[in-house]
Amino acid sequence: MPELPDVARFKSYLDATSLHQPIGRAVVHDRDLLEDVSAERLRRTLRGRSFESTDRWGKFLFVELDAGPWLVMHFGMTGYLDYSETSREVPHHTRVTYQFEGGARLAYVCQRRLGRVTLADDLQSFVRSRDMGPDALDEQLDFEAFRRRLAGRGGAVKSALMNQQIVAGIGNVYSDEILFQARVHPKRPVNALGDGQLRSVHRALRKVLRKAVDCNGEIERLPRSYFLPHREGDGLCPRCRRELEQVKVSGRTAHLCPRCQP
DNA sequence: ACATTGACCTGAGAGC
DNA sequence: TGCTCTCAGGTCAATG
Repeated sequence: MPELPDVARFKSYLDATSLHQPIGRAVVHDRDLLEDVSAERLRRTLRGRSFESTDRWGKFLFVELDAGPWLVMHFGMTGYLDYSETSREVPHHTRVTYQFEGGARLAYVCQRRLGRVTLADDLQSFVRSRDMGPDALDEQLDFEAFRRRLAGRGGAVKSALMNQQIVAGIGNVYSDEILFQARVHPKRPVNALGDGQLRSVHRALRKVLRKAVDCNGEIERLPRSYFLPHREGDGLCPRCRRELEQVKVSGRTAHLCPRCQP
């Protein structure tokens, strides 16, 4: 579930709690979540260093270490961060603990173990190596750039929005909101979208994600005119009050209003 | 080259 | 009570 707005919240959380504190040690509770890095190298790299700044690209959180590489975290669908001023008892399903010298600690928790932790020399090379598209809120992603990235695609528009190589940061939840606001059916093939519809999708994408970041990724704080509070609540379209529908799009469940998204 | 499907992973909830 | 089945969803390998 952690999509762009959620990772933006984790970034703010880390910024507010964990910067500029020397790390005494890092504890790897589950090495299966480490990618391209051994537990030994991760521990060695982090020891004595501190988190200096953070950045985000799509669903990835990057943490700059003083005089070292970047720590990279991905949260799968159940990951989050938990900070405590004391070192006692980390939450259940903690996979990595960053133990600070002053006694505080930051826990990387991931119940379903679909998240990943790794190191990267810099953000750009990491993004390039994974062939990731621009962050969905990148200013450079104007309508023309968005259209170019979708050009030649024939699959469902929902799948394209969720494709991190096209645009990074959107998942199953927020793609539902974007397509509702754009009034486009999730199964609609990208190459069947008219110019106006494509423009609507682009506009909705920016508007929805900005708003969601403002709301700290908390769906219950979104306006009642938004789709997601109803998808999780009364199951009725906020625009026309029709019962919401579910359809499968490339193996994923899409939620929509059959009347507003023909 | 692109699109879709299945596997991975764990816990909750449904149905019997 | 307890068993089995299905589902959630991000990503990637395998398949079409």
